[in-house]
Amino acid sequence: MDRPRKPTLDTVAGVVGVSRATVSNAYNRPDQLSAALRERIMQTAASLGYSGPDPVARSLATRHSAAVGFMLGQGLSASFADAALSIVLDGLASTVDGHDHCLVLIPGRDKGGPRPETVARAQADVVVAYSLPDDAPALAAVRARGLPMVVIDQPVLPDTARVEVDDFGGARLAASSLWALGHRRFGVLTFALHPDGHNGPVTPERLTSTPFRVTRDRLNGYLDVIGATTPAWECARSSRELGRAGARALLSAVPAEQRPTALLCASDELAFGALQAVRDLGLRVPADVSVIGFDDVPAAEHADPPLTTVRQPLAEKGRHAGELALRLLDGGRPGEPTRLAVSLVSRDSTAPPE
Amino acid sequence: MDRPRKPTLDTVAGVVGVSRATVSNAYNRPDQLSAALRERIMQTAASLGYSGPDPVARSLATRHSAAVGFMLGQGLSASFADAALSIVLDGLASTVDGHDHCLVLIPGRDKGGPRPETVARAQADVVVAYSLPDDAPALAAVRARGLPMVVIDQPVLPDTARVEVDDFGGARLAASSLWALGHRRFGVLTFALHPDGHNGPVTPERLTSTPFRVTRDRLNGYLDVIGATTPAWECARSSRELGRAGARALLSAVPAEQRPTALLCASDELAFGALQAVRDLGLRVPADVSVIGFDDVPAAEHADPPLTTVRQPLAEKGRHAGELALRLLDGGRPGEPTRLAVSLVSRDSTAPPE
DNA sequence: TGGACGTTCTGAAGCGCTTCAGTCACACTC
DNA sequence: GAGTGTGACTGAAGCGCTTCAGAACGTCCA
Repeated sequence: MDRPRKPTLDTVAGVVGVSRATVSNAYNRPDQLSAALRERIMQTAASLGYSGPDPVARSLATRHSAAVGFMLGQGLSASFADAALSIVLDGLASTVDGHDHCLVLIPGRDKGGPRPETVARAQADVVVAYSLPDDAPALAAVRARGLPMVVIDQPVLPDTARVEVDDFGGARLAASSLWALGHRRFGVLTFALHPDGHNGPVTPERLTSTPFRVTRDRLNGYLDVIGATTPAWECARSSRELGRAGARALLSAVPAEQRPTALLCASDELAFGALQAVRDLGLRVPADVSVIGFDDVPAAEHADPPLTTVRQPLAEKGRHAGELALRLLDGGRPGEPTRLAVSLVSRDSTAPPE
Repeated sequence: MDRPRKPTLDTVAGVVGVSRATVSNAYNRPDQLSAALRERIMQTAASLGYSGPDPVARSLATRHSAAVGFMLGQGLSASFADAALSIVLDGLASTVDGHDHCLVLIPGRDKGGPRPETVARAQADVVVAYSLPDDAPALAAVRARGLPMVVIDQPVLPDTARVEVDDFGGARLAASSLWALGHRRFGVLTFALHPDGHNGPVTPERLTSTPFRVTRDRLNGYLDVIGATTPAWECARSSRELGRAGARALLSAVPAEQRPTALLCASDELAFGALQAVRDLGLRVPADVSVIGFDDVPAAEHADPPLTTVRQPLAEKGRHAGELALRLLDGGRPGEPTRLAVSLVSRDSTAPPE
């Protein structure tokens, strides 16, 4: 199988009878040569089957690779199942895509983000990190490579751009609204405090030592309003099924007269599960139990009943991260962290306790 | 801002006092040098802040980049919302990830897959194409670059590995089961026949000229059993909302006594919408209308009622595509296309007509 | 008519790494 | 002690492109 060697810039230059630099210019700086010559070069290239400068060689020479890396806290599949993440990614893609950049997904291992070796090999000019544990080795790996980085929902790292949301305030908002409605007995449903796959009641130790800023802030926001002794349940992932199980545990742990009249959920996905759990137990939302979510993913509006939730601007978060990434790519400085506002969206899953 | 120049292989070699080749070997072929020297090199590298060979330069020299490209038929956001795609990607990731490869997502434009320019710039050694139109320019762009390719759910392309599913047979299976139950009046819900955003009744012209193999096969499978004159509705995307609208149209187009007693949906997502539409009209599933899906995404089992559907092995599809990609990477030949089996999963959304 | 200026194209020096054919020193064999 | 290995390391030739400082050749104005 002696397939003919792939043509290169040199091949084309040779055939046309110009220098390699000129062919390169034909692709990258059309204003540097006459239109006629350029045309001739392009024709020859086409007839030779040359499909443009090799991206890798180009990247080596220019020192950038037209790709933004995205480090996931979880495996690809879990990521794809996460509606909030999808929206963020979409926002990111919408800013980044116009510039002919590709998105390199760097999947996380089960525990705490991507492996450092994977990060070391990824070809990207800038990477954005999304909801990794604060101490993820991948974060260090990026810095070791000297790549610019933007983090979403994560604590300050020197020399790093950041976009975040007021999770603490949002959680307080949710809890206060329930309190104002007259609720006094609560249950809290949260996603992972530690990347160890644990499902069960939240213990103070697990809460104080969590490396996940978002989880910590939301949980603390709730507890700040409704009291630290409120029973809380930790789900290993933000999934409907785990939320359902957790909510069931919360609701059936105590006699009916002490049962929570309101469930605060750290994500909509968890809240959907909670909705289901309430039905499973033959109870009604919101008459018997109010349920409140966090994120305001599109499905929240179509849930049964439509879910009251804390809205965070997910798409904007992604878009903003994209803009920051692009700016860093241009050699810009990280600048001040951007903090986006949250708001309460009242729908039909909350009401005064009966 | 005169930040110190990043150390390179040369820097390390200079400091240790060995040749560059040796440092390279320390990283790539530990058996080529003494353990002691290797150790010394690694130490020096660490103290210099050298984080391993630059991936781009390495790719140029070795001529491969440890990344597999994945061409999407749609924008990133639509892709992330697609449960079936997510599962396929997950399967793919699970085989590919162990080899320290990254996944480069090449997002599609609205119409028919990624732009050829984007493809030309993407850094990947192999690309997998998923449910693009048969005539997508991106496909040609990959071939022009001479990259190996594996296609999922797409017709044969010379020199291309392929994994596919028996969509026609699966659709026949679904239709036959309904027929056997006694149904004689049907409605069919399909996703896009053409990438033009059209929603409405399926016309014969649109059907025969569709560039989407999957759509064509499923639809033809249904019609093969239940007759070509069955009313069918085309949704621009495989979304719950569009399915709901389409099903409503199908169910209310005719007087009640001629109303379809069964709805055949080309995807589960569409079927979920149909379930909702039936309820919207005050009818019951399956007593008044049976609904059958296609794919068997996880949510099918938890739908209300649980959805009867055609199961295709999504994860395996992705895994297989990953294995093929890896094999092509090793210079293997494409080999025979793999055809995976489908099966009918009977749940509670189908029953004999009342 | 000569110099300043533009336009168009070229030569050559990299970008940071891999790899292959050696070289060198040393041990081992008969 | 000449021949044969063998393990450890190196020199240099690329990989395919970009880019920058010119060269070459007009053109235009004073």
